[in-house]
Amino acid sequence: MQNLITHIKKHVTLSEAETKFLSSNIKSIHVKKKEFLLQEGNICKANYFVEKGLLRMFFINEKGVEQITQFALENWWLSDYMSFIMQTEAKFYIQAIENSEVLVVEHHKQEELFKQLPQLEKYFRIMTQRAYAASQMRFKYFYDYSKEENYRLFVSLFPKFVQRIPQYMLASYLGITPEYLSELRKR
Amino acid sequence: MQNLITHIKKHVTLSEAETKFLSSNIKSIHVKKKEFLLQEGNICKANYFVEKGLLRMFFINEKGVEQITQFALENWWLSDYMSFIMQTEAKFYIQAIENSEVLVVEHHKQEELFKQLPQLEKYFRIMTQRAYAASQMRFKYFYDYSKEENYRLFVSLFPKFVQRIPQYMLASYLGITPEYLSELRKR
DNA sequence: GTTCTTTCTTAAACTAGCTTAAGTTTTTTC
DNA sequence: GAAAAAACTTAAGCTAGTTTAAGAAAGAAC
Repeated sequence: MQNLITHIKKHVTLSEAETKFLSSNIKSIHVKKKEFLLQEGNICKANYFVEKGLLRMFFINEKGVEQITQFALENWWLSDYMSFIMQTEAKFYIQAIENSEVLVVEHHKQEELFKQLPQLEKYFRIMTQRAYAASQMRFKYFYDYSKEENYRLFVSLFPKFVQRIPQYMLASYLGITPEYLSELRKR
Repeated sequence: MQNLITHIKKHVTLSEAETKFLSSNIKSIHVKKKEFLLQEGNICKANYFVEKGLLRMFFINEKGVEQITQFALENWWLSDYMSFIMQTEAKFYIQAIENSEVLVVEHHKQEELFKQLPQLEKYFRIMTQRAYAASQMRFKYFYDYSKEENYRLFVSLFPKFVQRIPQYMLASYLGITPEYLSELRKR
């Protein structure tokens, strides 16, 4: 839980007692590689924080193929937000790519946390704003660059991350076929 | 300003005095069709709320063509969030498509507002979560559907909105050429 | 250390969506 | 209400990225 506490304290203040209260309302779990935190059709009950490891979010498209829309590394929050905030059926799967340690903030406990620790409103406002800002930029890249350019951009921005995932997952995230990715690498 | 007040009161409580304080920290402006609220390279100084009218956000791509990434209708917030929260150079333009009435929450005043009216943290957390949730779904559509399917989906979801904008703007938003959109309509 | 499974590569045929270019229709301006 | 500007259409040729299919390499499991 230490990563999260440190992360929160960068943005708002938390007393010892408050930290304890927070900790007691957040579960920490180990998720094995390939294990699911969420499956399509279920209701997304929690917001997940990656303490250690790597998660992916994907859906199964019309052709039955997995389409990855997001990864989550250490210190990132991940959730199917539409399902989480509306408590409706999820459209996505969330699965561990590596054995991971994940913090689980359940929906009903989050409400309680906001009541007791109002400064968390600010923390989550800032986190969501950042995520949203990142997503605006990601749309820009989607529109602006060809698949090939997007691939080269991704590799140059996150060279270490590329080592950590199989190529077919990168292809899926970039919205191209593994065959085409293979061709791009050859060039 | 009434639309915004009503909108906020759906999510948090505001006393008379608080409403007054809020109003005094938010500017209301008229923006004429084609007028800019933000241009690329400037720092995005405000978060904009559409009381009436229609805005678009776009950037100029490598080929010199305008690429629309978002529209904002009545009761929507719009901003280049990366520029707004980091106070760095904007990558986008924000421009009025129709004569509009827009509320302007400036960056430095927002800080003050959060201090005086902490319940606004909650309001903006909820708004940003919604925007982010919508953007996760939009990525899904981007990955899942062909351009043609995306066009048909958009028309079926927002038939009235389609009437309100020129076709070339819809084409731009969908990431296709106006020529191709014209072909799709014919089918 | 052999077998099974998962991941990656190569290459040829194919298609969704783009480019170019010219013409038509609609909207704006004076 | 005529002229200019902006928006839309049509069609032919083109290209980025897909599909299909088969084989090679690497990792995991026993």
